[in-house]
Amino acid sequence: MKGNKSSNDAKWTETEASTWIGLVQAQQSLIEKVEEELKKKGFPALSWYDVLWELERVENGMLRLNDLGKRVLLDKYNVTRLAQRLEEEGLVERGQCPNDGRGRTASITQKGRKLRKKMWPVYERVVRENFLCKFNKKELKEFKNFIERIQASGLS
Amino acid sequence: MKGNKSSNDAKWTETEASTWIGLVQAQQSLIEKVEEELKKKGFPALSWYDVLWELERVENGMLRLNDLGKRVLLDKYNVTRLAQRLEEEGLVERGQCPNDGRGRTASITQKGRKLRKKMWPVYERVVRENFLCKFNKKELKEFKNFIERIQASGLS
DNA sequence: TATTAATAGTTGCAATTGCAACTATAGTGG
DNA sequence: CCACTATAGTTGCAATTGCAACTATTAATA
Repeated sequence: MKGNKSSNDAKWTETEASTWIGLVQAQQSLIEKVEEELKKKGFPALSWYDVLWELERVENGMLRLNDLGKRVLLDKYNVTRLAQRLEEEGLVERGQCPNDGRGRTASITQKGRKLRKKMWPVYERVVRENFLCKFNKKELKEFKNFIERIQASGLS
Repeated sequence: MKGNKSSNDAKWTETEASTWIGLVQAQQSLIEKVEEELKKKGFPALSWYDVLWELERVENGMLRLNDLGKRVLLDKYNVTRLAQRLEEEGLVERGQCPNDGRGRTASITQKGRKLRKKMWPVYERVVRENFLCKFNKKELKEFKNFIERIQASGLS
């Protein structure tokens, strides 16, 4: 069975390789910069921000852990624990889901809202200066279009 | 000092927000898919692959830990430990750096090369099917161009 | 060259993450 | 209503990561 399908060493073009690597590294280093800046200013990690933001976005500042997890791309066990930590800091309150006996809810507190608000300028600044500012409106739309193509197959 | 600069709540446009979020989520879910697929096939994590690949790329399959770390975007303590684990599995050998008494080297073994080669098709397939295949040549170049703009400010 | 500063790497400890097993509740078909 | 399956969430344990302190060596400089 020698000389079978060459599925074994599919080569990438230079452009393919560097685009993929570039995508990974660019995003990674952007996130790193955000984290670094947040820490430098004494704020908690980005994942905390994400959760607070998702909660603040929704109607009554409350979500089921399950839904929350989907929005922030976290596995359920991580949601459980992140919510615990946030509650310990008084940024979030957990409760029972009214309809569903299994469900737990997390709702953002005043303190949580305040913190998120203070974190935002730091976050926003890093992303603007290292990413958004590199594109004009038209380009940003093109970029968005590209991104959306990737996501299309990425929805769970 | 009320009514000061509105640096506090810089708003993003819809496009800005969804492009940024999209970028983060798209990349994250791509990586996740790769990891998932690797694990499903019984392979080690992507970070192992990255290290093996960087070693295989270079002339004599050997790099200083320091250089290696820069290439795979890992902090030094993580490089140390990843190299240890790889050595324990016989995928890498560590040695002394000839010129510099402080330096340690890592070099890929035959076993390491073999493993990387086996991992590649899995990795390549996920990236092709979920990312590369969404773009034709011209588009990919545009995408690459966009990415490079972000990286421009991102080199340490 | 003695002193000091910088670089490379390692390690202990704490925080985070991932996996797998577990509890509790909901939904479904008989 | 009962058995069975699926879903939501939690938890113990192991692996990984991050931080900070530490050693060893090199580079810089007075």
